[in-house]
Amino acid sequence: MARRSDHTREELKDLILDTAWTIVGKKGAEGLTARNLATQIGYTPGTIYNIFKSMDDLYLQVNVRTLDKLLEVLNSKDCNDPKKSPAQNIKKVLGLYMEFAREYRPYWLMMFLHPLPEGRKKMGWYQEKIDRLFEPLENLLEPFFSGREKQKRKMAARVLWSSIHGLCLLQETGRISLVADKVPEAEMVSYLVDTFVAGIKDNK
Amino acid sequence: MARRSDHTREELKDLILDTAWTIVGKKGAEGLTARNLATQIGYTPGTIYNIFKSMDDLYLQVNVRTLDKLLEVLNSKDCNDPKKSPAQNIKKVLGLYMEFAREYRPYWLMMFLHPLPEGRKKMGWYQEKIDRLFEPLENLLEPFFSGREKQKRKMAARVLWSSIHGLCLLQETGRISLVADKVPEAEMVSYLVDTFVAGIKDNK
DNA sequence: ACCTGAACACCGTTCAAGT
DNA sequence: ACCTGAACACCGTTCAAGT
Repeated sequence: MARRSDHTREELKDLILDTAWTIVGKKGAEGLTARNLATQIGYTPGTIYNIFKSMDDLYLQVNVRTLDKLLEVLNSKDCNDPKKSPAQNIKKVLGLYMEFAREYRPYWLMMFLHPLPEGRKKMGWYQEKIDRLFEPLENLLEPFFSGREKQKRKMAARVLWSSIHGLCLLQETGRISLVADKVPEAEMVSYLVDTFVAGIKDNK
Repeated sequence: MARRSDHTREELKDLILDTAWTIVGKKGAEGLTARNLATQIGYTPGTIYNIFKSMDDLYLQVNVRTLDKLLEVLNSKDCNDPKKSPAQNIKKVLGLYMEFAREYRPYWLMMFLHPLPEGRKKMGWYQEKIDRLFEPLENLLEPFFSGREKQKRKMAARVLWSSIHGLCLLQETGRISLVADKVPEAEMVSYLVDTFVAGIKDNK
């Protein structure tokens, strides 16, 4: 029918993405449907498909926004305070990660729990972005590894990061009464980091 | 209409659950819908609601089956070989866990990724079952903690278990190129356990 | 008492038809 | 060229009506 030029293509894209962001924040990833979104911006579902290939494509764009925010947080604060011990600095950066997961819970859960589109193998740029999550940790682990052990250091960063991620995920999904014994989450992170860091020195 | 007595209520429940199990195995949790299931057993969607409160209720029953299988696996094999080191025994039991996640991937993913019904807080028996996942690990950590440190030992078990869980989840969802550097998964588990165990001794 | 089938309120996605 | 609205093929869930 009409050929409304209320918005340019670019404006429309921003409008959709911004509205999608708001919806996820309020109702979680489940609330983000084509019809719901279309109604809110005063268009019909078809319009969304004019701008995005599919809803999966839109989900991905929301995830990119989340990922960018997370990377920004991890890089903004200086987590390499030379006055503090490596373990303390590591706790700081992992603490930022957990804080982000809590503060942006629906976005963070969407990023890690919502099914990805099939063609994800091809999106090298997305994988690269995710890989950058490990960088702060890799840097903080530098004192523990020699120049020749770069691969090992990378692995250590990934293992430690995954560990915190596991704690975080079980926490935020409320799936397991991890804190059943009234052990606060922070204490578990602290214990993990201390144990891990102590182990790195020993386990060479 | 009819009042088919092809099956008793009990038979019907088993039939539905068995068929649901098969569907999840073939098509994952997403393939398990009321209509799909009803068609396969030759009934209408309404029948399922006669036996189960909701689809969420059915999902939960499938998860219970998965959980029981997992607990069985973890308890069947003897993972407390006194001839081996604690670290080796711990690797064995965590290896069993990862193996299970791979072998029963769609069921395992369903258990940890699929949204739970709201009233999950009330299901104490389900939480208790999940808590039993930690027991083998708690036992294997016994040599490292005094009798007075039972709480700490429990925490250590949960932290270590969550760590492996995190590795496992990132692996099975293919979300992160954890093994980008061609580090095999087993090596990462091995590294985590060795580092953690070495750290426990040190970090007292 | 039990099961059904239709109905309700939703999905993602496509595309002929209008401007 | 662009956007729409209807259509298609799905969802979970409910419930009056039939046997």
